[in-house]
Amino acid sequence: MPELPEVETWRRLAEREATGRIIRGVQVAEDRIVMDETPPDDLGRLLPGRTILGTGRRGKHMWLEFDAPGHLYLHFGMSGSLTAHEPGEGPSHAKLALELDNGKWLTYRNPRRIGKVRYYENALTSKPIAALGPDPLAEPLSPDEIAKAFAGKKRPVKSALLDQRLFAGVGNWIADEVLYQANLSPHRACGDLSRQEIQTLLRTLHRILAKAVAVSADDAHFPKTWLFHTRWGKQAEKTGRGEIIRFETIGGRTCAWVPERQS
DNA sequence: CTCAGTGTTCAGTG
DNA sequence: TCACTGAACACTGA
Repeated sequence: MPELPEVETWRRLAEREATGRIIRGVQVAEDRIVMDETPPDDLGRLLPGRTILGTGRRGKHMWLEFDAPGHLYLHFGMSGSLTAHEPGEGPSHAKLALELDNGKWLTYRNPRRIGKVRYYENALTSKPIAALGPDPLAEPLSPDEIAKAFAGKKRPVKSALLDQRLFAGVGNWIADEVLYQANLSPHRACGDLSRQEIQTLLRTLHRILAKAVAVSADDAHFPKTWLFHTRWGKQAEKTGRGEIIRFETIGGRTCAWVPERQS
């Protein structure tokens, strides 16, 4: 379930392991998610010899920058991940593996194959990233902007939180976690939120993202009070505080929330 | 065997 | 034009 914190953690991994390194070799899987408009031979031909100079991320999308124009764009979909490893120790379902000049490898894997790897001249102006709103971790969202976007809107706030044009990087569990910690019902219409509630929403969002990134998106280290730990599985579970969790479909996605607490 | 879940895009409806 | 819904994508695992 890669959302913003996981992708930021992988970006930092790439930053740490790969910047300053020269790509010696490339292994590309015969798979649509690494091909489509970019035939696999292109990545195999374009990348070797390049030096990785930096990394970038916006929402759930990340990319590598080189000593020449062009970016390697990575999207993880629902089951992708990035790992650094020694030769011969690569993960299963590898789709793209980069051999670095220190002998280590950086490998993108994606067992469920919903995701995307592409070579773009400029990732920032590519179709997927150009469509995104601001990244709520990189630049805390302005209450003015959100209030303007919410004004007059009847859509439930849960659905708005998943809108990547407004909150790039927020996924299903983070949206539920934010509403739980901000004591807001997922059904509330955006246009009905008070100024104060919008402030609380944005502060809570930023706090959750910052905490998740601070523990490298390792859920074992999320605070015990988070809804995250008890939200999985459709049985009528209770939170760590003993509150009843309700499961409903809102905006086409399963929403976990606590009616006695969120209004 | 069935079906939910995970993120994004696209077709369809109102 | 906008707002929203639902399907499709591929696969795992309950």
